Amino acid sequence: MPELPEVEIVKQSLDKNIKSKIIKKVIVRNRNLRKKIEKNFEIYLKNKKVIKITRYSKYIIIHLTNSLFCIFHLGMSGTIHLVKNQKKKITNLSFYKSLQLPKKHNHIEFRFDNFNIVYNDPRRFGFFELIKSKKDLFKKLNILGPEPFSSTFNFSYLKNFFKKKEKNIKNFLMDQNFVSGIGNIYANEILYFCKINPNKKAKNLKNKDLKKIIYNSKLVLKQAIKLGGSSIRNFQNISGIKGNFQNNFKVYQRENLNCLRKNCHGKIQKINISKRSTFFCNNCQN
DNA sequence: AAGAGGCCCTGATAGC
DNA sequence: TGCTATCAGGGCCTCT
Repeated sequence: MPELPEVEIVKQSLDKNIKSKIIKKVIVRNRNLRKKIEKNFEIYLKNKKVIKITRYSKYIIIHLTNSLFCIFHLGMSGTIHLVKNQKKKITNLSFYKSLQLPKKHNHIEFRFDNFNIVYNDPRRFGFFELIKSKKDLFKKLNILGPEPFSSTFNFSYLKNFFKKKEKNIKNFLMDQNFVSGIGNIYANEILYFCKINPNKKAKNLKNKDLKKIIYNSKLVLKQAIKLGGSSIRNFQNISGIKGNFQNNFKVYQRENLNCLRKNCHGKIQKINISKRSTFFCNNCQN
């Protein structure tokens, strides 16, 4: 659920709040995230200064002194919260805006002078990892495909990549080795704007389709970032919504509703592609 | 090599 | 009311 735009929002908030600050202490309450948190995680981070925060794809990288990097991924259900030391919430860094810290699944706590950063993740698909050199960081991120915003994500790249590929275009948009940062929600939305059927084989896409994919990937993600990402699903203990892009969904979770395109009389259909729910207009996305 | 499918995990919800 | 089944899905793994 957190895709590139949501992760970008978290990154921006972190940048605002913890840049140039010193991590006083780290507490790990549950080491069993998607990857086991290494034994010396807390020791490595103690008293380190945060130089800057960057993001690549759906990963956030906290740059610390002495070429130490803390890289993390929110997985499916990970959220970051900024709380005062007295456990009173002052700001929210997650893309769900909550009034207080969730009761369960607060796995990691980073203590700064006047506030704590808490990582909450019910499903534990996210992870935190230490990377101890620039070289290793590069190695880790280099296996990912370009972001949609990259100049590498261009016509000839797509043209070459899709040659003889039998797989459908929707799965490619979600394939992080092809293009990184797009997940299920935005893959659906992007294909709607392109008027391309999600089941269409990549090799059968026309040149003009490739151009549309490049254009609309940038467009949809940029718009989502501008609106603060998407806040979806009914997390009932959480009130208020930070992101607003969910109000702009054209197809996602709009099963059986009318297509929003002018003069299109189609209905939004829901199907499964590789066990992921897929939404598209049965008329304009032929 | 490419692609399909399974698995990790918890919580919300549907159905009986 | 209380049980079970199903769905949600990002990334990594195995198998064909």
